Formats: sequence, structure tokens, C-alpha cells
Amino acid sequence: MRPTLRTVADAVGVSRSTVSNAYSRPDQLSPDLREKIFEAARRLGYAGPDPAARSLRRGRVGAIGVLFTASLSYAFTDPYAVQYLRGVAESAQREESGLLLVPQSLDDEATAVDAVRNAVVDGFAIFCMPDWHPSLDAIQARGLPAVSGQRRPGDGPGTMFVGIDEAAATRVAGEHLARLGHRRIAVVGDYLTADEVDGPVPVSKPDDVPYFSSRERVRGYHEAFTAAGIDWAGVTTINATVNSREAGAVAAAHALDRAPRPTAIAALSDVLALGVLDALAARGLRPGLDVSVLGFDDIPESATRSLTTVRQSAVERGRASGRLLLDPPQDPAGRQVVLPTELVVRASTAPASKE
Amino acid sequence: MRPTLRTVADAVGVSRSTVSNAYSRPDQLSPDLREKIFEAARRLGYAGPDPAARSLRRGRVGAIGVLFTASLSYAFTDPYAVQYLRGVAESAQREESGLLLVPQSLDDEATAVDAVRNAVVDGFAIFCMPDWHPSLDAIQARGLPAVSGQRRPGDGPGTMFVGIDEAAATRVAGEHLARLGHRRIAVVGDYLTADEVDGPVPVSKPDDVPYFSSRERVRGYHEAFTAAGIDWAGVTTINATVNSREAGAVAAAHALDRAPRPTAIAALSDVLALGVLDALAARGLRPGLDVSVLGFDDIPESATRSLTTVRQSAVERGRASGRLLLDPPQDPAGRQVVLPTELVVRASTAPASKE
DNA sequence: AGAGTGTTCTGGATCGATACAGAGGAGCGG
DNA sequence: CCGCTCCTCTGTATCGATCCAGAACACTCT
Repeated sequence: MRPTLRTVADAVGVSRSTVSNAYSRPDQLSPDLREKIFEAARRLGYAGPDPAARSLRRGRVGAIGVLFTASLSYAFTDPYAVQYLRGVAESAQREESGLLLVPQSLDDEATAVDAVRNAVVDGFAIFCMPDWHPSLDAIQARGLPAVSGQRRPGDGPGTMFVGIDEAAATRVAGEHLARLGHRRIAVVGDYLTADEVDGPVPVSKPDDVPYFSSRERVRGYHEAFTAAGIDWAGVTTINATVNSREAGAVAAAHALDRAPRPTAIAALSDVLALGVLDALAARGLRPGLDVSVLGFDDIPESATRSLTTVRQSAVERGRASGRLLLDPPQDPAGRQVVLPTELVVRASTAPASKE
Repeated sequence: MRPTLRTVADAVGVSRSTVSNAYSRPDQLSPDLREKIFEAARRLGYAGPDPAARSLRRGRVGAIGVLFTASLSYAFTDPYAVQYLRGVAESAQREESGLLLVPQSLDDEATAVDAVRNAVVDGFAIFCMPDWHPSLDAIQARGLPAVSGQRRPGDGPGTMFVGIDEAAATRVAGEHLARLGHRRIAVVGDYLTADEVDGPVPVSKPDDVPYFSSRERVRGYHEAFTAAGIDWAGVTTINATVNSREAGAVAAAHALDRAPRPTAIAALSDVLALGVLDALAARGLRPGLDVSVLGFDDIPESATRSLTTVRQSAVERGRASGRLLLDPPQDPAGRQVVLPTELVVRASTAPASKE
């Protein structure tokens, strides 16, 4: 039988409250008694108040939950995700909270929802989830504070926003491409469609894209191209099955292996863009000179590969999310944080060659 | 006022037990009533049993805690650590558990211990911690199952082991170097000493190294070299301040910038070894040809850099740790898992040049 | 009809702590 | 010596669920 507060209290001959105070409110009892209580606790093998019981009573757990679309292990593979986690971790650490990684398998929605329902946390940081996912409703239902990088119609007052203006970011990127004279352009992204298609998919208008950040990024390109007089119907949109370098290369192949080849490929993430670069290399094509390539995120490797990209700070996003969760501002305005983005031009984009 | 079981029970006109059963033991009540209860719950905005209360009563939380020496953000930077986390995550996911990252700042032991005491978890996976750290005692005290990669004298029956035979691994590596004819050798490692020294430190015998895995790895080299007739006193041991590529480069500089230069450098981790390679490159020295370099871990990047190293599977270690935690085997023998290691010889080690 | 077997639902005890109002005594100024 | 405050410590209610023994009732079998 494991010792509890009561065991120690009885041993010392004081009330349970006093033992509790010895641990949690030292100013409420004399130092002597406190020491005596600790002595007894040591002797009895009592390790201090049980966290589960304490969190029930206090109503605070000391942990924030992080949701990931993909299997947990993805979280540790994707550099952007890792940066984000770092940021959340920093904030959590400052408030003496832990980070609970909540597994969210996409195939098995029931399990995913259960994971949310059973998570012992004080709030949720939503890294990225499809808009329609029932876990998001489960979070709403729990009534805990939540921070998301995407706005949803059904969001309640507990849901806060930390993210970027996705469309504005790619609009700037699109204008950059247009200014360089590109007219035959392909856009590579994941979640362009609800099905797991590998290859070109028609996206007649951005609204058709079911997934928030892909949708907004496509919207930005759409706006930029249309404004520059580039016919959207001529833009090839290619779906990557997942957000990985390999999938990026496969997707790029669909664009590169047909005539006329596009003069520029815009990827919706750097990881995909790196894959595009791989595909170029495999065909002896030079980035910038033969085909311009544009990414999104500015992960560390992008600089070494001279990838033109849109910079956003994943760490900062994580940090802000954590901060908001652990201590939600009263002011509604403070609950909406829009972080800056910046187009970083490197060698992978260059003027379209005359043909 | 948030709704609870009671709110719903009163609304439907049944007992709380029944509502509880509706969620957790559907076979205990009629489908009709169950549906009626869910209906009422939806209407009242009840999101299901509160996880904190449930875990108190059930005695199971559905999360396992992972301890890290360094700040949480380190966990996401070190490739070996990331692989390990992936493994633990895989096991956890299979048992529908989450992963709680428990922050452990080394400077502030009191906070670290508190983090352990307050962690709402069913068990602890200890990635790596100095032997003497009070958090380890705190884990013991909590009486929860724990899995560690290092054996400690004070370990109780709840503590399980998943790791490798560290000394045997480096012994093989040391024999490899000796066979290649190396006689002037440097060993680069972190935690070779209790103080944060940057540079050569005397290690008269392996037992002096305060940190488990460094100690065992040094021991292996010590055994191999002594057996090959290499005087240990002639082996330079250099401390790196942390386990990072940069620190590895700095440490290697201490060995390379003095005469006579060692013909081989053995690093206690691949991350450090990559730093050693950087230091070589900065001086125009060729790995293998001018100075042989040996690592430990076999992280992905090692293959592309042709680094000779000792392979151990971080993922497998994590996976096994998770498995043991979530369902500890009765048999004491099953609580000790020794994973295989293998010397992977690549181009970074070669016969010592005659001078 | 009576005994036996399920199924469905109830009530109270319990998990291990914390919050809060207040009791008791010491010290102090008037 | 009274009234006051301050410091310690106590006792009970409470957090929100689950467990378990058993009640109530319908149903089958002899």
C-alpha cells in the first residue's frame, strides 16, 4: 500500500491539511514542524502529493497538449514541426509545464478524438489539422483554451490564433515570380485535395482546397498571378501525398517530365521544395537557371541550398502559442497574434529564360 | 459552471454510475438509454469524463514521461535524441498513451525534481541523466516504473534497463583503431568530468568519469588500448562542453593544434565526430588519410560523411523502453533489454600513416 | 408457481489531495 | 486584565469521476 498524505499525517500526529501545507504552502506552518513532516515522509517513502489528485483538486495540470496531424513520429522528422515544438517547449518550461504530445492518427478519427478527450492538459496547441477533423470539435467541447494557426468558422471564444497571413505571404512570392517574367508555373503542395492523389489535380479556385493553410497559400498565388495577367487555368497544381522531401520530388516529376516544362515551380513548403530541387538535380536541370524554385518556411537547410522562400519563424509561433495558452490575455485583441513573414530571395529564382 | 457527470445524470434522471457506464462500459446499459444520455450530454455541452478525475480514480493516466538532461529544446535538436523519441512515441501510440516531455534543467535541480514530482504520468523513460541527479531519486520515490539506459547502484525493482553494452561497443572500436596501427590517439567526449571544462582533462582511469555512458565508453577504449599495448597515459582525453557539433570541433582543435598530432580521434558520439570532421576540414586535413575519426551512434548523417562509427538503434531503444513501461513484464529477466551494437567501418578510419 | 438466470440500473464508498473558515494560543498595547 | 492582532494548526467539504455490491425486474425452465 503506497503512503498518502494521511499516512504521513497520522505518523506525525497532525492533520492532513498541515502535511499538504508543508509541501505546497510552507508559510502556513512552522519550519520545525515542516522539517518533522518531511522527515516522516522520507521514512515512510512518501514522495509528495500525488499529481493526479492534486490536479483534480487544483483544476490545473501543468501540461499543455500539442496536436499533430500525422503520427507522432512525424513530429520529430519535419524540421518545421521540430522548430515549432521547440518554441512551445520554451514557453512551457518557463511556466513549469510539460508538453504532452497527443497522438492523432488521421485514419482512425475515433481514436484521435479519444486522445483529445483523455489528454490531461490545461490547453491545446494545434500545430496543423484538417479543418474538418472531429478532434477540433472535441477540443471546443472540452472548453480548454486552444491555440491554432488556422481560423475556422465554428471557433469559440476559447480558441486563439497564432499564425501568419498565409495568403499575403504567397501573394508576395507570386508577384516575385511574375516580375521575373515567369508565365508557365506549377504549384506543388500537399492536401490540395481531400483524396490522397499523387499528381496533377485541378484546382479551379482556391476555395476548393479543403485544408486551411494550403488553401490560403494557393489563394495568395492565385491573386498574384491573376493580378499579373497570368491565366490561372494555365497553372498546373500538383498534389504531393505527404509533406516530405521524397513526395516533393515525385510531385515535381509530374511537372518536369512533360512539355512544355514550367519555368517555375512554387512549393507550399520548404521540405517539398527540397524535393523539387532533388528532382531537378536528377534531370541535370539547374535551379534558377533552368527552372526557378520557390519554397515556404525557410527551414535551416534552405539557406545552404540557396532556396528562395518565404520566411516565417516556427519557433516564434510555438513560443507565442505556449505563452497564450498558459496565460490567456483578457483582451480579445491579444488573443490574435499575426506573425510577420518575409520573402527571402536566393539563387533558386531567376528571370525566366527567353525561349 | 462546467457540466459534470452529475449534471447529465440529473438531466436524464438516472444515476451518475449509469452515465459513467455510458462512456466507459457500454455493455452495462441498454443502447437506448446510452443514446439518450449522449443526447443530453451534447445538449448540455458535456465533453465526457474529466481526464484528471478519471485518472485519479482509475490509477492510470495514459501518458509516459520522458526525461531529458538538457533543456527541452535540445530534445529536438539532437538527431539521436529525436530518433529515440520517435521510438518511444511509436510504443506509446500503440497503447493509446501520450508522451509527456518533462523539462529537466540541469542548473536548477529543485525545479527539475519538482517537474518529476508533478508529472502526471504512468512511468518514466529516462533518456540520459547524470548518475547523481536527484531527479532519479525522485522517480524512485514515486514508485512508478522507469526505464533507463544506465544502471545505477541504488536502482530499485521498478527500474528497468534498455540499452547497450557500452564498454563492449567501444572495445571493438578501440581494437579496430589498434589493428590499424594507431598509437597516438585522442578521445573526445562530453561529461568526461563533472566540471564544464573545455579542453584536455586527465582521466587516469575510466572509473573517474562521473557520467555513466561516457564512463563506460571510455572504459571500452581503455580496455582495448591497454590490451593492444597502447599506454593509456599517452591517450589524450578531451572534454567537450556539450554534445554538439560545434563543441566537437572546438574539442578537436585542442588535439589537432599541437605536436605531435594524434593519428586518430575517437569521439563518444557522432554529433561530436561531425564536429571533429569540421575541425579537420578547417585545417585542410583529410579524414582517414591524415587523421582517422571514429564516432558513436550512427546517426543518418554519418553515412553521407563516411564516418566509421558504432551503430546502435535509437529508435529501437525508444520502442523497447515504451513497451516495457506500458506493460512491465513479470519476469525480471524481461526487464533487462540489451540491444545489439555493430562497428560500421567507413572511410574515416584507415591505417596509421608511417612517419 | 417457484426457482434460477440474466440484464439494467442504483447508491454509497473511495481515489488523494486542496480550499477555506475558524479554533486556540501567544504576544502586545492600553 | 481586556481586547486585539498574528501565527499555527484543524476539520470538513469538495474536486469529478469509477468501483462494487446489490436491488429491481423480466424471462426461462421445470
